[in-house]
Amino acid sequence: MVKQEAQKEQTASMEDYLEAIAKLGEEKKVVKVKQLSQMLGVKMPSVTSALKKLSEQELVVHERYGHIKLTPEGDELARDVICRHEALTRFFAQALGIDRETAEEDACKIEHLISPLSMERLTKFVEFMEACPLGGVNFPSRYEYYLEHGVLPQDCSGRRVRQRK
Amino acid sequence: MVKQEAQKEQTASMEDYLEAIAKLGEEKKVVKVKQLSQMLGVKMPSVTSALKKLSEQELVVHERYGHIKLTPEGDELARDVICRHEALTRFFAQALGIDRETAEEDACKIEHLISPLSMERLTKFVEFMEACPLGGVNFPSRYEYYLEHGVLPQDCSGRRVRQRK
DNA sequence: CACAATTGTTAGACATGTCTAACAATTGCA
DNA sequence: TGCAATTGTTAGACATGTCTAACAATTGTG
Repeated sequence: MVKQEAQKEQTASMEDYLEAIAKLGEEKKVVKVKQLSQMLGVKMPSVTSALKKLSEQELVVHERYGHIKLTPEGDELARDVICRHEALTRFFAQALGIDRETAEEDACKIEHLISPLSMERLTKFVEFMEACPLGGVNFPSRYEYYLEHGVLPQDCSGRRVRQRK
Repeated sequence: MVKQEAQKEQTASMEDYLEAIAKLGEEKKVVKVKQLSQMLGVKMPSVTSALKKLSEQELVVHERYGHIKLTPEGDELARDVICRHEALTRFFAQALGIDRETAEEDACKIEHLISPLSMERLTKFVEFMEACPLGGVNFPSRYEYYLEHGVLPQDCSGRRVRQRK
Protein backbone atom coordinates (compact mmCIF):
# COMPACT_ATOMS: atom_id res chain seq x y z
CA MET A 1 0.00 0.00 0.00
CA VAL A 2 1.88 3.03 -1.26
CA LYS A 3 1.32 6.19 0.69
CA GLN A 4 -0.20 8.39 -1.95
CA GLU A 5 -0.33 12.06 -1.02
CA ALA A 6 -3.43 13.65 -2.45
CA GLN A 7 -2.04 15.62 -5.37
CA LYS A 8 -3.16 19.19 -5.18
CA GLU A 9 -5.36 20.06 -8.11
CA GLN A 10 -3.73 22.74 -10.18
CA THR A 11 -5.24 25.47 -12.31
CA ALA A 12 -4.52 25.53 -16.03
CA SER A 13 -2.16 28.39 -15.47
CA MET A 14 -0.13 26.66 -12.77
CA GLU A 15 0.06 23.52 -14.88
CA ASP A 16 1.49 25.61 -17.68
CA TYR A 17 4.21 26.88 -15.38
CA LEU A 18 5.07 23.41 -14.15
CA GLU A 19 5.17 22.09 -17.69
CA ALA A 20 7.40 24.90 -18.90
CA ILE A 21 9.82 24.46 -16.02
CA ALA A 22 10.12 20.76 -16.76
CA LYS A 23 10.66 21.33 -20.46
CA LEU A 24 13.26 24.04 -19.96
CA GLY A 25 14.96 21.93 -17.34
CA GLU A 26 15.50 19.20 -19.91
CA GLU A 27 17.50 21.40 -22.25
CA LYS A 28 19.13 23.98 -20.08
CA LYS A 29 20.96 23.23 -16.88
CA VAL A 30 19.34 26.13 -15.04
CA VAL A 31 15.89 27.59 -15.46
CA LYS A 32 15.40 31.32 -15.04
CA VAL A 33 12.46 33.67 -14.76
CA LYS A 34 13.16 35.37 -18.06
CA GLN A 35 13.07 32.11 -19.97
CA LEU A 36 9.79 31.07 -18.45
CA SER A 37 8.39 34.47 -19.15
CA GLN A 38 9.32 34.17 -22.82
CA MET A 39 8.21 30.60 -23.22
CA LEU A 40 4.81 31.30 -21.72
CA GLY A 41 4.28 34.72 -23.24
CA VAL A 42 3.76 36.53 -19.96
CA LYS A 43 5.72 39.27 -18.22
CA MET A 44 8.27 38.51 -15.55
CA PRO A 45 6.21 39.63 -12.57
CA SER A 46 3.61 37.06 -13.52
CA VAL A 47 6.25 34.37 -13.37
CA THR A 48 7.52 35.55 -9.99
CA SER A 49 4.04 35.53 -8.62
CA ALA A 50 3.29 32.06 -9.98
CA LEU A 51 6.55 30.71 -8.57
CA LYS A 52 5.63 32.05 -5.19
CA LYS A 53 2.40 30.08 -5.22
CA LEU A 54 4.06 26.92 -6.47
CA SER A 55 6.78 27.25 -3.85
CA GLU A 56 4.21 27.51 -1.11
CA GLN A 57 2.80 24.23 -2.32
CA GLU A 58 6.28 22.76 -2.42
CA LEU A 59 6.09 21.94 -6.09
CA VAL A 60 8.94 24.25 -6.96
CA VAL A 61 12.13 25.41 -5.26
CA HIS A 62 13.01 29.01 -5.95
CA GLU A 63 15.03 31.30 -3.77
CA ARG A 64 15.09 35.00 -4.54
CA TYR A 65 17.13 35.73 -7.66
CA GLY A 66 18.10 32.09 -7.77
CA HIS A 67 17.50 29.04 -9.94
CA ILE A 68 14.16 27.38 -10.43
CA LYS A 69 13.75 23.67 -9.86
CA LEU A 70 10.89 21.27 -9.53
CA THR A 71 10.53 19.20 -6.39
CA PRO A 72 9.89 15.50 -6.94
CA GLU A 73 6.21 16.14 -6.47
CA GLY A 74 6.25 19.07 -8.87
CA ASP A 75 8.10 17.00 -11.39
CA GLU A 76 5.53 14.26 -11.15
CA LEU A 77 2.75 16.72 -11.86
CA ALA A 78 4.70 18.24 -14.72
CA ARG A 79 5.37 14.85 -16.29
CA ASP A 80 1.71 14.11 -16.15
CA VAL A 81 0.84 17.33 -17.96
CA ILE A 82 3.51 16.68 -20.57
CA CYS A 83 2.21 13.21 -21.10
CA ARG A 84 -1.28 14.52 -21.75
CA HIS A 85 0.14 17.19 -24.00
CA GLU A 86 1.99 14.69 -26.12
CA ALA A 87 -0.87 12.30 -26.49
CA LEU A 88 -3.17 15.10 -27.55
CA THR A 89 -0.67 16.47 -30.00
CA ARG A 90 -0.26 13.06 -31.56
CA PHE A 91 -3.97 12.71 -31.83
CA PHE A 92 -4.46 16.02 -33.58
CA ALA A 93 -1.41 15.73 -35.77
CA GLN A 94 -1.38 12.06 -36.66
CA ALA A 95 -4.95 10.97 -36.37
CA LEU A 96 -6.66 14.13 -37.58
CA GLY A 97 -3.90 15.25 -39.91
CA ILE A 98 -3.65 18.73 -38.46
CA ASP A 99 -0.54 20.86 -38.81
CA ARG A 100 1.91 20.61 -35.96
CA GLU A 101 1.44 24.17 -34.77
CA THR A 102 -2.32 24.03 -34.46
CA ALA A 103 -2.07 20.56 -32.95
CA GLU A 104 0.25 21.90 -30.27
CA GLU A 105 -1.92 24.89 -29.56
CA ASP A 106 -5.02 22.81 -29.12
CA ALA A 107 -3.19 20.25 -27.02
CA CYS A 108 -1.93 23.06 -24.79
CA LYS A 109 -5.40 24.20 -24.00
CA ILE A 110 -7.14 20.86 -23.77
CA GLU A 111 -4.49 19.14 -21.66
CA HIS A 112 -5.70 21.06 -18.63
CA LEU A 113 -9.31 20.05 -18.70
CA ILE A 114 -9.84 16.75 -20.38
CA SER A 115 -11.02 13.96 -18.08
CA PRO A 116 -8.68 11.10 -17.21
CA LEU A 117 -11.01 8.65 -18.92
CA SER A 118 -11.08 10.53 -22.21
CA MET A 119 -7.36 11.00 -21.99
CA GLU A 120 -6.79 7.29 -21.58
CA ARG A 121 -9.12 6.40 -24.42
CA LEU A 122 -7.64 8.98 -26.72
CA THR A 123 -4.19 7.60 -26.06
CA LYS A 124 -5.31 4.07 -26.78
CA PHE A 125 -7.07 5.30 -29.85
CA VAL A 126 -3.91 6.79 -31.28
CA GLU A 127 -1.96 3.66 -30.42
CA PHE A 128 -4.55 1.60 -32.19
CA MET A 129 -4.59 3.75 -35.26
CA GLU A 130 -0.84 3.61 -35.47
CA ALA A 131 -0.68 -0.12 -34.92
CA CYS A 132 -3.60 -1.31 -37.02
CA PRO A 133 -2.67 -1.38 -40.67
CA LEU A 134 -6.01 -2.81 -41.72
CA GLY A 135 -4.58 -5.03 -44.39
CA GLY A 136 -2.26 -2.54 -45.98
CA VAL A 137 -4.75 0.24 -46.48
CA ASN A 138 -4.69 1.92 -43.14
CA PHE A 139 -7.27 4.06 -41.56
CA PRO A 140 -5.47 7.38 -41.81
CA SER A 141 -5.08 7.13 -45.54
CA ARG A 142 -8.71 6.30 -46.10
CA TYR A 143 -9.63 9.12 -43.80
CA GLU A 144 -7.45 11.45 -45.82
CA TYR A 145 -9.18 10.42 -48.99
CA TYR A 146 -12.49 11.18 -47.39
CA LEU A 147 -11.23 14.55 -46.21
CA GLU A 148 -10.10 15.43 -49.68
CA HIS A 149 -12.97 14.10 -51.77
CA GLY A 150 -15.85 14.17 -49.35
CA VAL A 151 -16.85 10.61 -50.26
CA LEU A 152 -15.68 7.26 -49.01
CA PRO A 153 -12.89 5.55 -50.89
CA GLN A 154 -13.60 2.39 -52.92
CA ASP A 155 -12.43 -0.01 -50.25
CA CYS A 156 -15.00 1.24 -47.82
CA SER A 157 -17.40 -1.08 -49.64
CA GLY A 158 -19.31 1.45 -51.66
CA ARG A 159 -22.22 1.96 -49.33
CA ARG A 160 -22.54 5.59 -48.44
CA VAL A 161 -25.08 6.29 -45.77
CA ARG A 162 -26.97 3.20 -44.64
CA GLN A 163 -26.09 3.53 -40.99
CA ARG A 164 -29.14 4.01 -38.88
CA LYS A 165 -30.23 0.57 -37.69
CA MET B 1 -21.02 40.42 -50.44
CA VAL B 2 -22.79 39.84 -47.18
CA LYS B 3 -22.14 42.39 -44.50
CA GLN B 4 -20.50 40.28 -41.84
CA GLU B 5 -20.22 41.98 -38.47
CA ALA B 6 -17.08 40.89 -36.70
CA GLN B 7 -18.43 38.47 -34.11
CA LYS B 8 -17.23 39.47 -30.71
CA GLU B 9 -15.06 36.78 -29.21
CA GLN B 10 -16.68 35.40 -26.12
CA THR B 11 -15.18 33.96 -22.97
CA ALA B 12 -15.91 30.37 -22.05
CA SER B 13 -18.24 31.61 -19.38
CA MET B 14 -20.26 33.84 -21.67
CA GLU B 15 -20.50 31.06 -24.23
CA ASP B 16 -21.94 28.85 -21.53
CA TYR B 17 -24.64 31.41 -20.81
CA LEU B 18 -25.51 31.79 -24.47
CA GLU B 19 -25.64 28.05 -24.93
CA ALA B 20 -27.84 27.55 -21.90
CA ILE B 21 -30.26 30.27 -22.97
CA ALA B 22 -30.60 28.69 -26.40
CA LYS B 23 -31.15 25.22 -24.97
CA LEU B 24 -33.72 26.37 -22.44
CA GLY B 25 -35.42 28.43 -25.10
CA GLU B 26 -36.01 25.31 -27.15
CA GLU B 27 -38.02 23.56 -24.45
CA LYS B 28 -39.63 26.30 -22.44
CA LYS B 29 -41.42 29.25 -23.88
CA VAL B 30 -39.74 31.69 -21.53
CA VAL B 31 -36.29 31.60 -20.01
CA LYS B 32 -35.76 32.90 -16.49
CA VAL B 33 -32.80 33.69 -14.30
CA LYS B 34 -33.51 30.89 -11.88
CA GLN B 35 -33.47 28.26 -14.59
CA LEU B 36 -30.20 29.46 -15.99
CA SER B 37 -28.75 29.56 -12.53
CA GLN B 38 -29.71 25.94 -11.94
CA MET B 39 -28.64 24.71 -15.33
CA LEU B 40 -25.23 26.28 -15.02
CA GLY B 41 -24.69 25.62 -11.35
CA VAL B 42 -24.14 29.23 -10.37
CA LYS B 43 -26.05 31.59 -8.10
CA MET B 44 -28.59 34.01 -9.45
CA PRO B 45 -26.49 37.15 -9.08
CA SER B 46 -23.92 35.60 -11.37
CA VAL B 47 -26.59 35.15 -14.00
CA THR B 48 -27.82 38.71 -13.63
CA SER B 49 -24.33 40.00 -14.00
CA ALA B 50 -23.61 37.87 -17.07
CA LEU B 51 -26.88 38.94 -18.67
CA LYS B 52 -25.90 42.54 -18.17
CA LYS B 53 -22.71 42.02 -20.11
CA LEU B 54 -24.41 40.06 -22.86
CA SER B 55 -27.10 42.72 -23.13
CA GLU B 56 -24.51 45.41 -23.56
CA GLN B 57 -23.12 43.46 -26.46
CA GLU B 58 -26.62 43.05 -27.84
CA LEU B 59 -26.48 39.29 -27.77
CA VAL B 60 -29.32 39.01 -25.31
CA VAL B 61 -32.48 40.96 -24.57
CA HIS B 62 -33.33 41.14 -20.91
CA GLU B 63 -35.29 43.82 -19.18
CA ARG B 64 -35.33 43.95 -15.40
CA TYR B 65 -37.42 41.12 -13.94
CA GLY B 66 -38.38 40.15 -17.45
CA HIS B 67 -37.84 37.33 -19.90
CA ILE B 68 -34.53 36.44 -21.42
CA LYS B 69 -34.14 36.12 -25.16
CA LEU B 70 -31.28 35.84 -27.59
CA THR B 71 -30.93 38.42 -30.33
CA PRO B 72 -30.34 36.99 -33.80
CA GLU B 73 -26.64 37.57 -33.33
CA GLY B 74 -26.68 35.94 -29.91
CA ASP B 75 -28.57 33.01 -31.34
CA GLU B 76 -26.01 32.57 -34.05
CA LEU B 77 -23.21 32.42 -31.52
CA ALA B 78 -25.19 30.03 -29.36
CA ARG B 79 -25.89 27.71 -32.30
CA ASP B 80 -22.25 27.65 -33.05
CA VAL B 81 -21.37 26.62 -29.52
CA ILE B 82 -24.05 23.96 -29.52
CA CYS B 83 -22.79 22.63 -32.80
CA ARG B 84 -19.30 22.25 -31.39
CA HIS B 85 -20.71 20.70 -28.26
CA GLU B 86 -22.60 18.09 -30.20
CA ALA B 87 -19.75 17.15 -32.46
CA LEU B 88 -17.44 16.76 -29.50
CA THR B 89 -19.95 14.71 -27.59
CA ARG B 90 -20.41 12.42 -30.55
CA PHE B 91 -16.70 12.04 -30.85
CA PHE B 92 -16.18 11.08 -27.23
CA ALA B 93 -19.25 8.92 -26.98
CA GLN B 94 -19.32 7.22 -30.34
CA ALA B 95 -15.74 7.21 -31.50
CA LEU B 96 -14.01 6.74 -28.16
CA GLY B 97 -16.80 4.78 -26.51
CA ILE B 98 -17.00 6.99 -23.47
CA ASP B 99 -20.08 7.15 -21.28
CA ARG B 100 -22.51 9.88 -22.17
CA GLU B 101 -22.03 11.85 -18.99
CA THR B 102 -18.26 12.09 -19.22
CA ALA B 103 -18.52 12.77 -22.93
CA GLU B 104 -20.82 15.69 -22.24
CA GLU B 105 -18.61 17.06 -19.50
CA ASP B 106 -15.52 16.99 -21.65
CA ALA B 107 -17.37 18.46 -24.61
CA CYS B 108 -18.60 21.28 -22.39
CA LYS B 109 -15.09 22.29 -21.49
CA ILE B 110 -13.39 21.72 -24.81
CA GLU B 111 -16.04 23.39 -26.95
CA HIS B 112 -14.80 26.78 -25.79
CA LEU B 113 -11.20 26.47 -26.77
CA ILE B 114 -10.70 24.05 -29.61
CA SER B 115 -9.54 25.63 -32.85
CA PRO B 116 -11.90 25.85 -35.82
CA LEU B 117 -9.60 23.60 -37.83
CA SER B 118 -9.54 20.83 -35.24
CA MET B 119 -13.26 21.18 -34.81
CA GLU B 120 -13.85 20.74 -38.50
CA ARG B 121 -11.57 17.74 -38.72
CA LEU B 122 -13.03 16.11 -35.69
CA THR B 123 -16.49 16.47 -37.16
CA LYS B 124 -15.41 14.94 -40.43
CA PHE B 125 -13.66 12.22 -38.54
CA VAL B 126 -16.82 11.20 -36.74
CA GLU B 127 -18.78 11.36 -39.96
CA PHE B 128 -16.23 9.14 -41.58
CA MET B 129 -16.21 6.63 -38.78
CA GLU B 130 -19.96 6.44 -38.85
CA ALA B 131 -20.14 6.11 -42.60
CA CYS B 132 -17.25 3.78 -43.33
CA PRO B 133 -18.17 0.20 -42.57
CA LEU B 134 -14.81 -1.16 -43.76
CA GLY B 135 -16.24 -4.26 -45.33
CA GLY B 136 -18.54 -5.22 -42.53
CA VAL B 137 -16.01 -5.09 -39.73
CA ASN B 138 -16.11 -1.47 -38.84
CA PHE B 139 -13.54 0.56 -37.11
CA PRO B 140 -15.33 1.09 -33.81
CA SER B 141 -15.75 -2.61 -33.22
CA ARG B 142 -12.12 -3.38 -33.90
CA TYR B 143 -11.17 -0.51 -31.67
CA GLU B 144 -13.34 -1.93 -28.95
CA TYR B 145 -11.64 -5.26 -29.24
CA TYR B 146 -8.32 -3.55 -28.86
CA LEU B 147 -9.54 -1.64 -25.83
CA GLU B 148 -10.71 -4.81 -24.21
CA HIS B 149 -7.87 -7.17 -25.03
CA GLY B 150 -4.96 -4.81 -25.53
CA VAL B 151 -3.98 -6.51 -28.79
CA LEU B 152 -5.18 -6.04 -32.32
CA PRO B 153 -7.98 -8.24 -33.56
CA GLN B 154 -7.29 -10.94 -36.20
CA ASP B 155 -8.45 -8.88 -39.14
CA CYS B 156 -5.88 -6.24 -38.46
CA SER B 157 -3.48 -8.54 -40.32
CA GLY B 158 -1.66 -9.97 -37.37
CA ARG B 159 1.30 -7.67 -37.31
CA ARG B 160 1.62 -6.00 -33.97
CA VAL B 161 4.22 -3.30 -33.82
CA ARG B 162 6.12 -2.87 -37.05
CA GLN B 163 5.28 0.77 -37.48
CA ARG B 164 8.35 2.89 -37.29
CA LYS B 165 9.75 3.60 -40.76
C1' DC C 1 -56.67 41.80 -2.97
C1' DA C 2 -53.26 41.44 0.42
C1' DC C 3 -49.38 39.30 1.95
C1' DA C 4 -46.10 35.34 2.13
C1' DA C 5 -43.12 32.91 -0.74
C1' DT C 6 -40.43 33.10 -4.62
C1' DT C 7 -37.62 35.20 -7.82
C1' DG C 8 -34.49 38.84 -9.14
C1' DT C 9 -31.26 42.72 -8.36
C1' DT C 10 -27.69 45.56 -6.21
C1' DA C 11 -23.65 46.27 -3.69
C1' DG C 12 -19.61 44.84 -2.52
C1' DA C 13 -16.16 41.12 -1.05
C1' DC C 14 -13.01 37.73 -2.87
C1' DA C 15 -10.02 34.67 -5.86
C1' DT C 16 -7.17 34.20 -9.85
C1' DG C 17 -3.97 35.81 -12.86
C1' DT C 18 -2.49 39.33 -15.59
C1' DC C 19 -0.16 43.91 -16.22
C1' DT C 20 2.84 48.47 -15.48
C1' DA C 21 5.96 51.25 -12.85
C1' DA C 22 9.43 51.62 -9.73
C1' DC C 23 13.07 49.73 -7.42
C1' DA C 24 16.77 46.06 -6.31
C1' DA C 25 20.07 42.51 -7.27
C1' DT C 26 23.16 40.30 -10.45
C1' DT C 27 26.12 40.08 -14.39
C1' DG C 28 29.46 40.89 -17.41
C1' DC C 29 32.71 43.65 -19.50
C1' DA C 30 36.01 47.77 -20.07
C1' DT D 1 36.74 46.33 -9.89
C1' DG D 2 33.23 49.43 -10.86
C1' DC D 3 29.40 50.71 -13.45
C1' DA D 4 25.90 49.88 -17.20
C1' DA D 5 22.87 46.58 -18.84
C1' DT D 6 20.15 42.88 -17.71
C1' DT D 7 17.35 40.29 -14.87
C1' DG D 8 14.24 39.89 -10.98
C1' DT D 9 11.04 41.60 -7.38
C1' DT D 10 7.52 44.39 -5.10
C1' DA D 11 3.52 47.05 -5.00
C1' DG D 12 -0.53 47.87 -6.63
C1' DA D 13 -4.00 48.47 -10.58
C1' DC D 14 -7.21 45.94 -13.41
C1' DA D 15 -10.27 42.34 -15.63
C1' DT D 16 -13.13 38.38 -15.13
C1' DG D 17 -16.34 35.89 -12.81
C1' DT D 18 -17.79 34.08 -8.70
C1' DC D 19 -20.09 34.57 -4.11
C1' DT D 20 -23.06 36.39 0.17
C1' DA D 21 -26.12 39.63 2.27
C1' DA D 22 -29.57 42.78 1.91
C1' DC D 23 -33.20 44.62 -0.46
C1' DA D 24 -36.94 44.87 -4.25
C1' DA D 25 -40.28 43.16 -7.47
C1' DT D 26 -43.40 39.56 -8.86
C1' DT D 27 -46.40 35.71 -8.07
C1' DG D 28 -49.77 33.02 -6.58
C1' DT D 29 -53.01 31.74 -3.23
C1' DG D 30 -56.28 32.08 0.89
